[in-house]
Amino acid sequence: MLFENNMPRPTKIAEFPPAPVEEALQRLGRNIRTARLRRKMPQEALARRMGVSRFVVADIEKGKPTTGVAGYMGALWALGLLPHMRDVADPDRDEEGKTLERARSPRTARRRSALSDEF
Amino acid sequence: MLFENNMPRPTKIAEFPPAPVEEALQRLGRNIRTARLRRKMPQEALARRMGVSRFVVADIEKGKPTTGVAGYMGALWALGLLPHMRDVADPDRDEEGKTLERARSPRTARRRSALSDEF
DNA sequence: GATGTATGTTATGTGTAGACTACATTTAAC
DNA sequence: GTTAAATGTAGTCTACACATAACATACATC
Repeated sequence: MLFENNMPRPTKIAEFPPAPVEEALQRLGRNIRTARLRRKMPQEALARRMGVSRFVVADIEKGKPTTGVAGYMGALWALGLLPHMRDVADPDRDEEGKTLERARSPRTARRRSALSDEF
Repeated sequence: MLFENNMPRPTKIAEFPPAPVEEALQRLGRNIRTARLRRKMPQEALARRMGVSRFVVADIEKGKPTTGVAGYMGALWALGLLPHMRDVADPDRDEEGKTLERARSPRTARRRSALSDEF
């Protein structure tokens, strides 16, 4: 199970997520589980509302990175917690982005010189 | 492309997400795109930081429901917006859940009678 | 402690997510 | 207007996400 330089398929970020991403997913999963338990709702009931199998719910609560977003969002929705997503990456809250933005809002990210890959 | 009663594979929630979920994903995708453009970062540069192809970034910005969470979280991380996820489904913010929770916090969602699927 | 519900685990099958290539189109910079 | 970069679109291919089933374990309720 080695992934050479031609990078066949299993997304790097899903295979080896950066620590902050991994933590964020695990916390989100725990929070969803807490919300479900508070509502005295078995995994299977939540799964049925979402239209998935109970195993997907189990994966979500573990914070599995390769699971589809729809699962996570669906769980939030079924628990009435979807409104919490409104603020995520909200342009008004992106202070750094607001600072970086000069005058207009271009529709592509064109730069002047060659593409700089520097980190 | 018909899915009969034995429900072969393509998750219902990913195929036909409830309107609120679809909207939330599209808004999230737009927000990510706005943040990226503000940073004058091409899709390909963001993709490289995340360790995915540029097509995944494109899908994310469109709010594609079947894309893995890792992609979305990775994009937020690469843009410095991951902290926004901290509050999502936070138990402290789950007022409904706090109300429903009686005394202790059981580790399973056991109910007294048979499983009631009532909404 | 007994008992059945809830959840975890394992195994198998199948559609598709995501990588890649190539070309088309849009758009910012000049 | 030109031009090159950025993004969109289309098609192919492979590994895995998710469904299902069966069994094992954990834990509320009594």
